[in-house]
Amino acid sequence: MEGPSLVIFKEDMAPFAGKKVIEAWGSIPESVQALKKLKKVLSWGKHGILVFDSDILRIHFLMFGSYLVNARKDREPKLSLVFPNGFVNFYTCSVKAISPAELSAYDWSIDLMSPDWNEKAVRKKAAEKPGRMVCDVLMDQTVFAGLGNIMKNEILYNRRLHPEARIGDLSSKELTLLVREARSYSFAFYHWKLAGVLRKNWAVFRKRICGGCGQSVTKRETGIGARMSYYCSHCQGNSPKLRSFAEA
DNA sequence: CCGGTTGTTCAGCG
DNA sequence: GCGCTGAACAACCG
Repeated sequence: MEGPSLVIFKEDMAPFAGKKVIEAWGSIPESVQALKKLKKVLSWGKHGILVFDSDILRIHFLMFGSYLVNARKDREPKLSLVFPNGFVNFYTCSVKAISPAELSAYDWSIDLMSPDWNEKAVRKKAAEKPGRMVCDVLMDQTVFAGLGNIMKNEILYNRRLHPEARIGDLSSKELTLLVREARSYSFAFYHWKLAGVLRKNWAVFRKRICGGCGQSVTKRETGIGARMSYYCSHCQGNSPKLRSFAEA
């Protein structure tokens, strides 16, 4: 689950903010004292943050995680919270207790969906990694918090960049536009997901044919992270420095 | 129906 | 301590 989906999660949880917890069961960390009241719900990157009176839970949905509000699946939830006005079930996620110090250490300037996101701060962090491939830096949660593999591929396509280009190969302008695209694509992803039209807006991700030029999409693992990249070697990787990648 | 995968952490090694 | 690799976890979709 990528950053924009966590904002939708936060919004789905809004009816329970400020509500008393009637019942809590499942995988509750040992350090948790009492989940009395859910004070507020935050999202940062791919983290869902539930702030209670004296405890804070960090939810990470990883690849297969999900949640249901006022509904349940056939299997046991990892965590279940019951409020006076409804309930929420969490499945296949990581539930971790964090301290107030850990909460205050979150850097909102790199959270792609945050009002406090800061283009210059992110650009600077990215520029500090000139030898890294763009596919790896985009997925680096300490630079682009909330950016996942779908977004990586679509952002690279939109900027017409080869996944294996190095940050240092980009012009100053190209790097700025990449950072800016990460931000704007996050919001596009959010709106498309809410509208149920995310999949049909993919240009290359899990596509056989490039949505732009109609030529075949290349599918291979790239970078140190070795996550799957989908790219069009016709539309992407045509700048002189990057041509060698396209031909490799 | 089977295989890939919207992700992270940790053990083990050199 | 570092970089890197592979394993482990997990459930849904096409």
